[in-house]
Amino acid sequence: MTTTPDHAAAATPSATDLLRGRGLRVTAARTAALDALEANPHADTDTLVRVVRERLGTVSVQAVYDVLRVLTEHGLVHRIEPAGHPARYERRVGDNHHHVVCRGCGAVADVDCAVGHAPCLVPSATHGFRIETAEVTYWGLCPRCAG
Amino acid sequence: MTTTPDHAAAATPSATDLLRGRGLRVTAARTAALDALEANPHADTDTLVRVVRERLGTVSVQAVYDVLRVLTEHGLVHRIEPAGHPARYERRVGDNHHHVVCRGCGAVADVDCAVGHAPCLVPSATHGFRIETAEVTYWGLCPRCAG
DNA sequence: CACATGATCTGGAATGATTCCAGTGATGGA
DNA sequence: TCCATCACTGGAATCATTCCAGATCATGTG
Repeated sequence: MTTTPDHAAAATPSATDLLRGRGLRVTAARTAALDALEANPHADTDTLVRVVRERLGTVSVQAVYDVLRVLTEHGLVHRIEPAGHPARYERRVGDNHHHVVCRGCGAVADVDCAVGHAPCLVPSATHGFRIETAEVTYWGLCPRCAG
Repeated sequence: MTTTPDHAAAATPSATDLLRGRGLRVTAARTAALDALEANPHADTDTLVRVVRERLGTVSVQAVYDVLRVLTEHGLVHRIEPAGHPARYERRVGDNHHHVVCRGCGAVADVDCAVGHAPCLVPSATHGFRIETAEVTYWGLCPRCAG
């Protein structure tokens, strides 16, 4: 039987399918940004502009900002903003994972929650706040910066 | 016996004593900023400039930025930077506590680590990073914004 | 208590990330 | 295929923050 590659591999849907699945228009900038992010996890806007331009030739900075905003709003990418660093984006969404940021070079790596089912997400006193999410950022030194 | 108030109440040292204790020069801007922060926990720079000016009359914005940088570097205040908000400062330092930020109005409140001795600070895989600190930010709605 | 020294404050300009805006161009349903 | 709408372009503006050079002040010494 001749199943299309798209149907055969449902594990990693194409950028086009992801966009269609959310009812978003499929544009060159969007698919290129999603692919660039697949290849460069935790990339910042500047990096993504460069990578997208390598593929598409010419893309405005604002287009990339707009694409990332739309993708973030629709849950296709996740935005993190380490203190003192420009925003970074990743395609790993939906699961509760955290990040470690290098104080030296700003490198970011994923960190899964240590203990079973996210006990750190249950604070003691909430001061009447209705808590929705918890975000953990580890700070340290990456292997290279640690020497 | 005639002990001075300073010696009697070691619980909350004056701004002057805090500065002297770190070998820092005692200036009007610094004591005013420390006092302003005592009265306004989690205040941002803008707010602190206003409060300091109410007491001192005229202070440059840059002086406040400089004061806050020096105080932060010497561990007298703690700086937090919630994503999408300007930096905020607090005098509660040295203990491992976290923050909840309101998605509506940006209000910040302190949150003590829920479970015993900070298990959330022990990540599972560190990717070779040498982890120094962990920072937890809860996001939700404050009582007012939750309606 | 006056002085010298070096840190601190002032005012102004610059930076970097991000957003806003008006106009042109592309996408996808009719 | 045609059109309404949404997306992209280019330029300017915003916001928080930092940089710079010069004037001022805090502090240890004589």
